[in-house]
Amino acid sequence: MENSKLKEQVKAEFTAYLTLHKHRKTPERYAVLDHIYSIKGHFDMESLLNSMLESNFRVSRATLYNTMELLLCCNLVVRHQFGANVAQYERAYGNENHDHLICQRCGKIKEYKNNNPAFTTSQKKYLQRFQISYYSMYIYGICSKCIAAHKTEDRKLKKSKNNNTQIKKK
Amino acid sequence: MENSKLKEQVKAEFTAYLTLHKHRKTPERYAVLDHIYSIKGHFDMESLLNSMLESNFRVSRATLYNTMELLLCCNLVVRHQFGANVAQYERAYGNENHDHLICQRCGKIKEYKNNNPAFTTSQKKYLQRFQISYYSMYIYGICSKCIAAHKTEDRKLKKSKNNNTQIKKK
DNA sequence: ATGTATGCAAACCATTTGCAATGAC
DNA sequence: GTCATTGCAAATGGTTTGCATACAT
Repeated sequence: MENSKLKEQVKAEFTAYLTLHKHRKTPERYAVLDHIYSIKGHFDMESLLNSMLESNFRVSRATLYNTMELLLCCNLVVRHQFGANVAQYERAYGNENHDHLICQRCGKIKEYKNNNPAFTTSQKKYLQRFQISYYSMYIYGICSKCIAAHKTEDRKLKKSKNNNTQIKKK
Repeated sequence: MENSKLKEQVKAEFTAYLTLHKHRKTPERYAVLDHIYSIKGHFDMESLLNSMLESNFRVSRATLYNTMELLLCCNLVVRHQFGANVAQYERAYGNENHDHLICQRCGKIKEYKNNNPAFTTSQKKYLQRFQISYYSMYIYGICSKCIAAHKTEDRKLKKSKNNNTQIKKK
């Protein structure tokens, strides 16, 4: 697959980071990186662990968290916390920055490739003293499916309201 | 203070929500709302609880979480999860949407009032089937202070490469 | 040879949950 | 009088930590 080229690049990037910071280049670390770059979308620790175990690479949770910390530091991975309890991760290298549409009702997350320049000139000016490594845009709302479902529900509610006891609004 | 007018508005908003959804209008719920709208910036559950206890209003954590859920639902409060473990909250009504600059080194969060229109026309077109209630823009990077500190540190590092203790967690 | 990284299991701690008592309706 | 809501305490579960062992350098 042509994914292998990307994997080579991130591996080189990771190696550079490890060398610079005098961290050891363990097989576990490279295996974690490789697995992450085999995943396209979001993932959490549990699924990453399972995916690695399934392909017969044994890692501990501790190592996974440890490695993830390093990958976050060198911006090869990005962490999200969409409302829920578990952190979601996502590979960051060669991954166009995109917004996230998060449905507050069903919790589904849709990616939205925003083609606009990330920051306007005036923003850049303001931000020049802040060294940006990446940004995350989370757009919360109700997805079209849930809007439809909600309308149906409302209709039912109105019916039952009319049939049953009702609270008079002054 | 002229904050009281705002408080009246959100109280009315909350009442409407509670009525619509047939939830009870308990003193606890209104007290929580009132306290939240006395806080200007971000806060977490612990500090909110303490603040309430200090002003002699006893609430349980359970009620706090419960009420917060309602306030999130009716968009009177927004929840953030900036990297860390604890969720941060922020009042949402009458609060201009702003971006968050999050320093990956010191963890400090700076608000950045973005004066640009939230969405371009092309974005709006794409998003028209998604009912936006609010959005959060998180910009991660290194703040100017930390950049300076880092430079100094680097200089020291070059002099004596003994400094291995980097970011030790408490 | 040295000390970092791993794996395991226990600890941590914000959040959630179960249940009896309370109080809004 | 009902039953949603509260408060308390215990449970949950993702993440972190301590420590003995393994292994990168």
